[in-house]
Formats: sequence, C-alpha cells, structure tokens
Amino acid sequence: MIAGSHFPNTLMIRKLETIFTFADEEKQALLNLPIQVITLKADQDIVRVGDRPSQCCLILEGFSCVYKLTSEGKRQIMALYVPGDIPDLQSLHLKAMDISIAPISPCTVGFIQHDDVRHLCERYPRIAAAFWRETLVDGSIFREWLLNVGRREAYTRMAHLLCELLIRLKAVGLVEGGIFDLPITQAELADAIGTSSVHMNRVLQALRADGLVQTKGKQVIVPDWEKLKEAGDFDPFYLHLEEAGVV
Amino acid sequence: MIAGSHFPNTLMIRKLETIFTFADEEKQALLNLPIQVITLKADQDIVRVGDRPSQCCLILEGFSCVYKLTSEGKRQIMALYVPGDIPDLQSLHLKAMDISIAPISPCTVGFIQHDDVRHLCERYPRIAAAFWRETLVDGSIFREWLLNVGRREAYTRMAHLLCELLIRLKAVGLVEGGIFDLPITQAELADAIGTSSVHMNRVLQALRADGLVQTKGKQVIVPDWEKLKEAGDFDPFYLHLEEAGVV
DNA sequence: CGTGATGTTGATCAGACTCAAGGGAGGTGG
DNA sequence: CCACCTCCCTTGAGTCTGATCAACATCACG
Repeated sequence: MIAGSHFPNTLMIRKLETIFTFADEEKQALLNLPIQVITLKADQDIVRVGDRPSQCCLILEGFSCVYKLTSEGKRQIMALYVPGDIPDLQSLHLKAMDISIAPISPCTVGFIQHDDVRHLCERYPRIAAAFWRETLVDGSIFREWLLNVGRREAYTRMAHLLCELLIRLKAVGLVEGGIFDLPITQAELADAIGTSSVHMNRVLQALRADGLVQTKGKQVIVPDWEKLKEAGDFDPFYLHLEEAGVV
Repeated sequence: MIAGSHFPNTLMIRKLETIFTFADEEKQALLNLPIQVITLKADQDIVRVGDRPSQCCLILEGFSCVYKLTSEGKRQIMALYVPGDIPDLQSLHLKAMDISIAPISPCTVGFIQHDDVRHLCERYPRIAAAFWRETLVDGSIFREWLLNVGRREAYTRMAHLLCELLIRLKAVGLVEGGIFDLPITQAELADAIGTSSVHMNRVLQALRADGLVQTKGKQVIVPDWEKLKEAGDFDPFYLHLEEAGVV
C-alpha cells in the first residue's frame, strides 16, 4: 500500500515538507484543498503541449513523466515524477503547456483546480512561497539533468538517475532497505537519459555486473549506496531537501 | 548605447513585460525598487554553488551564464542571460545556490535586495506572479535545452541556440536587422551546447558554409531567419512571450 | 498457445572526443 | 612603434562512445 494514497492531501503535504516547513494552520488549509482522484492507464497523456489546463495534477500512485518531442519525433523525457509530486504546477502561471505529461505506469492522480490553489496562495503567502519553491526545485533538477546529459557519459548518467530516484522516493517513504519499485521500460529510461534503448540495455548490464544495482522484475535493489553515489557523481544538494544528507 | 542601461529598472520592466502585463501602479512600484549598479570583468563569478546570497542580480549590459561542473571538472553552461534577465531570481526561495553565475563578457549588473523584492511581492501579488512566472519561463528554457542536448545533434543544437538568442535579444531591443553582438568564445559555446570546443568550431564552420550565419568579430548576422529556424528545429513557443510569433 | 511488447545480442557505422600543433589577433610593455 | 605574449581559432589524425540495423529471446497476457 502506497503511503498516504487514501489521503491525497497528506501525501502532498508530506512531499512539500521535504522542502518547506509549514505552520499548523497552513497544513490545515492544505488538508482542506479539494482534490479529485482519477486513475489512468500508462501512456494516456495527462496534458499535452499547447493545452491550457485549469487544474494541476498531483501524482498519488505510480510514476509519470514530462516529455517533449523534436520535429523528428525523438523523445526526451525531462523529468520523472513520483507520488507526491505536482508535475504541472507551472501551469498556474504559464497559460499554455510547453510539455506533455504521461503516466509511465498505471497511475492514480489527483486534480487540483487552479482557482483553489490561487485562493490558497492569496490567503497564505507562505503556501505560495512553498509552491513557488517547489517549482524552483523542479528547475534545479532540470539543470542537474542538463549537466548529466551534456557532460556525463551514459553509465554515469544512469547511476545518477538511480541515485536521484532513490532519494526522492525515500523522501516520500517508498524505499525500504535500498529497494524500490521502478515500473519503467528500458526504452523510457533511454529517453530520460538521452541514449538509444539498445545502449541503455548495455549500460544496465554494466551497472549490474559492477554490483551497483540488482533488478527483480520492476524492483530495483541498491546494495551499496555509497558505491552507486560515487559511480553516479551524485550529490543530493540540488534537490534542496530540508534535512540535507539523507541516506 | 544599450537600451535602458541608464535605467536598470526600466530595462527590468521591459523584459518582464515580454512575459507579463503590468498595471501602471505596479510599474511604478517596480521603478522605485532600489538597484545597486556594479561593473564586473569576465569570468569573475557573481555567485557560486553553495552561496547564500541576500540579493538578486539583474543583467544590465553584457552576457552572463549559469553553469555547473561535474566532479571531473567538465563544465555545462545551463543558460545564457542577456540584459534584462535576472539569472538568480530563484535565490529568493532557495537559500543555497545550486549553480554558479559568471559574466562571459565584461558585464554591468544591478543588485536587488531580496528583502525589497519580498516587500514588493507582499504588497503587489501580481508582481509576485510576474517574478514567479519569470522563474517558470527559465524552467521552460532549461527543458528545451535538455531536449536540445539530449536529442538533437550538435549542428541543430547550435542553430537552435542562435535562434533563441536572436529572439530573446530582440525582445529587449538588442537586435537590428538580424544582427546582434555575441561576445562569447567558441569554448563557451561548446560548454553551452555540450560539445568539445574543437567540434564547436567545425559546427560553426558548417553553419557559415550553409549560409545560416555570418560572423564579424563578435557580431552575428542572421541573413535568413526562416532557414535558421528550420535548421535549428526552433519554435519560440517555449519562451512564453506575450506577443507570440515574434520575428 | 499465439501475439505483441520488452529485453538481449552482434555487427557496423557515424558523430563527436582527444591529442597535438600551428596560425591570428589583440593587448601590453619596453 | 615594435616585439612579445596570451588567448582564441583552426586543422589534421586517430579513437571511442554510442547510434543504427537486424535478429532473436523472453515474458506477460488474453
């Protein structure tokens, strides 16, 4: 059972608390935010480039990704979102979407009306700051991915991505003993890392051979966090977590 | 003479107006924001990873870049900032910097105290929204760069970057007849594009040979915008400019 | 048990890196 | 005003990471 899945608001708060500290009154206000829960199949776009949504979506269960296509049809996944994340919080202030968002596994999401968020932000400036901060952390993650794709090789990049996922999932309680679910295909990983799927396959084999990860179906096991961290040139600083140095 | 260089606030407003529409009262408030002007040499970091600045910097003249290094010392430039931009607006809500910012040419910048910005945001929620929006557009640009670096080849990437610069410079009045100044070395371009400087050199030669750009010293001439746009697989949508379809 | 999606493997090719060396152009000091 | 020095740009050659193409194996699932 996914932590907090019956309480969308609780999950959202838990996530936000990893990067922000709320007062009780603010938490209460967040708890009262109406959220409409919906279940989606994989590859069923949540929003698409050019859309003008009037709501944000909160991931409750499963993974989703933000992606863009080149005119040649090549896909780059720019971010993976895990339970507790709000992938399209930006739509609050950017009318038209410059990205598409799709579940990569069957996904439960909660929709939150922009108007509700706006009212909340007006009444509680610190909540506005928290949401703003959340979008800034997203930006920071994009920058780290840019460094990753631009200046690290595929092996390192993949190790780095695994590190990031481990930390972010841990922050919302979805990791136990270095084990977490990663319901994603190698082709999707390739799109996230910016390689071909064939090469992705070989990189994963190399990582397994080096004892950095084990996989059991869709489960990922990280036997030696320090080793993976080093292989991935990973420093969680860019995630701007409140309690730094997690794990 | 750079447009508005004697009036930092005017330049800032002009830039913000490319993505937001202000009321007169709000503009007046922005005009009264105290800005302390300073001149910097190239390569003299403005802020560094880990810093906890109490001010933002507004670019007034020259270019600056945001960059990160891998542990191997490879540099990735994640963004280029032109006059009117505020590269570290994020520092308003992210205490510690996850990036470094350096001028790539001699640069005039204006420093704005966080406290002043915060007061402004409290009194004028729409100004807060404008600044928030500004950071979101930055995020959108990072995503486009990620697509660029991850899924386009060097030639296309470079053409794309030139397109972006043309549009952004035009928005603040720094382009005339397809000509603009680009005081940047090939090595720096390489770091922005994610290639080696040797390869960058060859890419530029190819672009020149194909008649997509001409260079005269630090001046860039774009003789055929449509051709460059196509070569760069460029669509300005991601810049979220108010008056879309510029040029 | 068939079918489509996913993962795996081999072979070949190309874009881009590295190393190394030489050529300009602009600034500084004598 | 010239000599020099330092960046920066340019070119060539060899190498490597990773792409592409093409099978084939596996697995989940109806």
